[in-house]
Amino acid sequence: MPAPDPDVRRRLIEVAADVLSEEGPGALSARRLARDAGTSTMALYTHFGGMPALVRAVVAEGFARLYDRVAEVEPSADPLADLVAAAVAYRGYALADPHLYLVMFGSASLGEYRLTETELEVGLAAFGQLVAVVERVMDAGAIRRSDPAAVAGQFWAALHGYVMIELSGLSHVVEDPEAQILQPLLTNLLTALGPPA
Amino acid sequence: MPAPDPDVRRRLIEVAADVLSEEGPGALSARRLARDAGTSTMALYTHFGGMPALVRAVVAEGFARLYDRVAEVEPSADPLADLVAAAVAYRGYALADPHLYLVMFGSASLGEYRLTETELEVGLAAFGQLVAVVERVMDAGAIRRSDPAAVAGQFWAALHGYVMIELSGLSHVVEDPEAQILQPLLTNLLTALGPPA
DNA sequence: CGATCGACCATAACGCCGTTATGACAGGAT
DNA sequence: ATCCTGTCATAACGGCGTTATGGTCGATCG
Repeated sequence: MPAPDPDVRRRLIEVAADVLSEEGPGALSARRLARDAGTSTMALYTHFGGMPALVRAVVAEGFARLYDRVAEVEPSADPLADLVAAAVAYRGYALADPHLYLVMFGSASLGEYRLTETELEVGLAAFGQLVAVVERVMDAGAIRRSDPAAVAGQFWAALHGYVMIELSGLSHVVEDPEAQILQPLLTNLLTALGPPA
Repeated sequence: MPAPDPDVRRRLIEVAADVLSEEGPGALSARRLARDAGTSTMALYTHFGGMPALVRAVVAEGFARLYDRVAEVEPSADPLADLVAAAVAYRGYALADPHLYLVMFGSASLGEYRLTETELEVGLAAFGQLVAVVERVMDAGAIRRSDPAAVAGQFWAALHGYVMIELSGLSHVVEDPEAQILQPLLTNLLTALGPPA
């Protein structure tokens, strides 16, 4: 084989993530990626099989980055503070790379649909972190014990929903969305989930 | 003018919404729409100016339909029940036309970005309904009095976030997402927002 | 009432796109 | 030394959004 260049696959994913971040999904094209990665469009087909598959790989990469970003918050003595910190990190990631974030959740709409098993796995790994944090909060007694996945799902839905609305520019229904919507939303959730008294 | 056919604009929007609903965004193309609407691609440019503008019109149409759908829930004697009914109607709309719903919120990612003033207005009109319901719930004393827009924003974020996760297929982290995530999420929000007791 | 004008849209072309066919080329296996 | 196989470059195909051009009418006005 001709120097199989095992990095070509990796390079294509990273170039795609960069182009997506900086110029948006409209700039994603096979020819552009091949040029920027210093190869030809055929490499894209030998390594991925087509453009949609590459986008899926980029989505998986995005979830991996989200995972890393959220994993950066070190567990402290106060699990509840950790939960809030994780939420802040999550929002920070989405705002830092909105195009990628939107494609991650909109790929169901963009490509053809439905995440494959592989992407679901990566996404679920990221979600698993949240479940773990929730479990620790329960262990600490800051919220009542119940199905951690269900509780984590509620937090995720609230967080994701807020972030999407903020990214869409629709959050300007209020002056300070973060203070008037996100913060009370999480606080209210924590209050209702809190110990009986 | 040659029978200005004032319906061409309307027909293009409706055909686009239909194609989007039934075959997804990948099937949206100027040539396809022109063919289905019984005209040529030029009509698209005289009426909209280009493909992105047409997509924006479809997004506005989607928000209008969402508005109508949610407006169908008649105010009853129990505003709190009305709020829940509105949430059910909202989810129903999103699940009934997932492609359109995803484009509505993902158009920031699809086209080039940012909703224009016009779409924001339509979106905000839909949001206004929710604010009104929240105000009536406050009047009834079922939740504490505070900024209705901020409270409505929290509900919207929670609802939208849940719906997005459900549409992405990511909600299968639990067996029955609606019962384990959406329902408790709204209930918890209502509980925390409820009167001091 | 007929000439004129201008909005509407059909046709055809341009440069892009994703994708495919084809083939050159470079090792590993034989 | 031979073939075989995975890798990638070149070039082509159909379809895309968009634009240029021109024909065709309804409205307007002398």
